[in-house]
Amino acid sequence: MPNKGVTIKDIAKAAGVSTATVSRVINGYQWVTADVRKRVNAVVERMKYTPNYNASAMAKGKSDMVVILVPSILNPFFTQFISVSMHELKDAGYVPLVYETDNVTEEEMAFLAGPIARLADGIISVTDCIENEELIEVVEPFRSLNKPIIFVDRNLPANIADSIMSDNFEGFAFVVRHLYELGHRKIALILSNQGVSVVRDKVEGYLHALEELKLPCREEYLRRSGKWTRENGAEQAACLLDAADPPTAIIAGNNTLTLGVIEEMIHRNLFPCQSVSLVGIEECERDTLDFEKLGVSTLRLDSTALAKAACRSMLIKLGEDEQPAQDNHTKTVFKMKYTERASVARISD
Amino acid sequence: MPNKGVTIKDIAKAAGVSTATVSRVINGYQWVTADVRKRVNAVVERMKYTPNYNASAMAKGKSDMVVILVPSILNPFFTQFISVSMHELKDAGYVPLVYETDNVTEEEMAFLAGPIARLADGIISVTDCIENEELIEVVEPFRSLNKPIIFVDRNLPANIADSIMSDNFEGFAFVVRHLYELGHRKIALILSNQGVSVVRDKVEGYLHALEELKLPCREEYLRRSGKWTRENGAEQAACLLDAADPPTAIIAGNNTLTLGVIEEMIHRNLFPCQSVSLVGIEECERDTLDFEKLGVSTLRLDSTALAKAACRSMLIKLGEDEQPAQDNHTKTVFKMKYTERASVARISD
DNA sequence: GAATTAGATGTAAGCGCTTACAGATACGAA
DNA sequence: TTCGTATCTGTAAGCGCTTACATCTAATTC
Repeated sequence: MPNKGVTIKDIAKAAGVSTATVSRVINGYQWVTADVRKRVNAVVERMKYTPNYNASAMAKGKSDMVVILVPSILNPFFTQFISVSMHELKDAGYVPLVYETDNVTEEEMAFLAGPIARLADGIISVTDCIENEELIEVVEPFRSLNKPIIFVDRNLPANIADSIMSDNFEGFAFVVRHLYELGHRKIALILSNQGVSVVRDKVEGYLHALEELKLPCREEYLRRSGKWTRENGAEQAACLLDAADPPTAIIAGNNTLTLGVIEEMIHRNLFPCQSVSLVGIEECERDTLDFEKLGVSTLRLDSTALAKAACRSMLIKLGEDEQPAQDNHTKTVFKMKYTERASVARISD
Repeated sequence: MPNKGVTIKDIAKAAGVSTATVSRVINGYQWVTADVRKRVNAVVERMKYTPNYNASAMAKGKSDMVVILVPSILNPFFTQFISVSMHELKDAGYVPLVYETDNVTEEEMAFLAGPIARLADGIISVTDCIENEELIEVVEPFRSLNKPIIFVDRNLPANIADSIMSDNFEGFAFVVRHLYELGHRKIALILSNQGVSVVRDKVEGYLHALEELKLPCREEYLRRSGKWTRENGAEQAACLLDAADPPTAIIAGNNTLTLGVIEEMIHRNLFPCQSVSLVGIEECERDTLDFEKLGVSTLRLDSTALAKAACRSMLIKLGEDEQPAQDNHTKTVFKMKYTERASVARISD
């Protein structure tokens, strides 16, 4: 299906110079007389020439392309992460492109192990489905090609790559402790059954705090099923609220689940009243509900900060010209920030 | 920064065959004995070889890559569009990748005119900032390379490319007429100042209906400012509600503005009560508020349908092996669907 | 057993660009 | 005049793959 297409040779011929000179002009190198430069540019303009990216990337041995790999593009957390990252990377002269794996392990594997990942100069992966052992395998080609790969929001096995994450364990443990102090004893947590390390960390933080406080872990309060969607949040909330012995506080495990829980509570006229306390997760600033205005207490995962940190790491790696100290990977951990608002109430036992 | 990297030659040598044979094995061609195939695969496996995408794409003259260009990744409409498109394209064996222009005209131009766009075998563009005259320029290289480019949700100048769009004009006109029938005479419309054709079509539909109904167009009711964000929706709604002579009905111009308006109304305790009627725009099924549950009347732009139609067109174009009838472009228009719910009330004059 | 043929593999010419290196030119200095 | 020297410009060798074509082998046919 591809057709003709003007090549650098055509330009060279038309401008009466060599392809080398054309290349120099296109890439803005010095040592070309203003005269020649002008002539070449004119021809480029006239013939509507655009360099072939493949050919250029191959010859140069780099593409200036960075791909951002996300599990879902339907979740505002990733969406904001992408948006911020794109800005950062563009500003630094790279071309960011996004691929979505839709939370399926095989997709993540295939992509990371596949040729497109090789096309990019670097990968920022926010995916979280591959188990750690497999991950080590997947990462291998990158280290041997010496291409940076940075993992975001996932608890990595020791030192296989750079990682940027939030302290889910501590964040969730904190919330449980806090609710306990306010008198809550029946604390529920809603999660999905997708993902690996994120879910694990959240559950462990929750369980750790319960144990610490000598509270029993009640099966029916720890809900890990379905997807990371609003619908699922509403559904899980409904189950909890319909239970024989409903919890007095609900922690929603991520941003979209939070929306679902709120929706269900509004629907049942439990919001903004306070017979059930709610702690939501806030993962981005815009284009979802305004938790402050609505008075929802939240634990905040700052996707903008994660994105900036991830890009900074990427740009540093990309900038290291000579054989970098391959195995010197950094791990950046962001604390989650809790904000108390009207949706959480003190209860008298 | 790139490093060693196993090439097809290494594999060929290690397996004791020619590079041609390795290539055949990798690409799954016939005419290779099971024996050789096995041997080569073993070496590929052992040496963790992944073909160089650039080289392959260049030699083949195609990349199987399709890029989806969107103005904003923060809006669920695009997000859903992307998600659906990615599925469709993956299923057909292509590699979809996303680029966001953040609603800036120069970005759109630069990308479409730049080399990455050339890398892809096809482009699906959902961008809407470039004026039509410039667009014709931008599209030219694609037609000369015979690469398909499909525009979504934008009213294209005659026959320069395939396009998939929704009937904004008729949709908005319909809503105005409908509100009129219910007794409304003071009907406001909230839009952003971004975009080109979409805003134009919506405004024209609105104005057309007003004129038809012999209603005056009141400046203060036609709000086209700010961005397509929830915050802006809330802000514009606040202005309208604070006005000396507030409208009796508000039409929100897109999905995110709708959220903002609802938020502002909840905040003012005007929702779900009915002293002001609201028609929202619904552009995706998930991960935003559930308009049905909340009783918001909506005009629906079906992003899933648009995505499927866009991909179908793309796949057809991509499949046309021989010199396709270049100038035979199709235009698919989807009607918008109005659903009445509690947020719209009849008023007695 | 020779001729034919189909299948398996290798050879080598690109794909469109970059870039090390060589060659050319102009200028001034010795 | 003869060399540097400093600037341009061209030549050509790749980058890692694909693929048309040539070659070779072994099976089939008569």
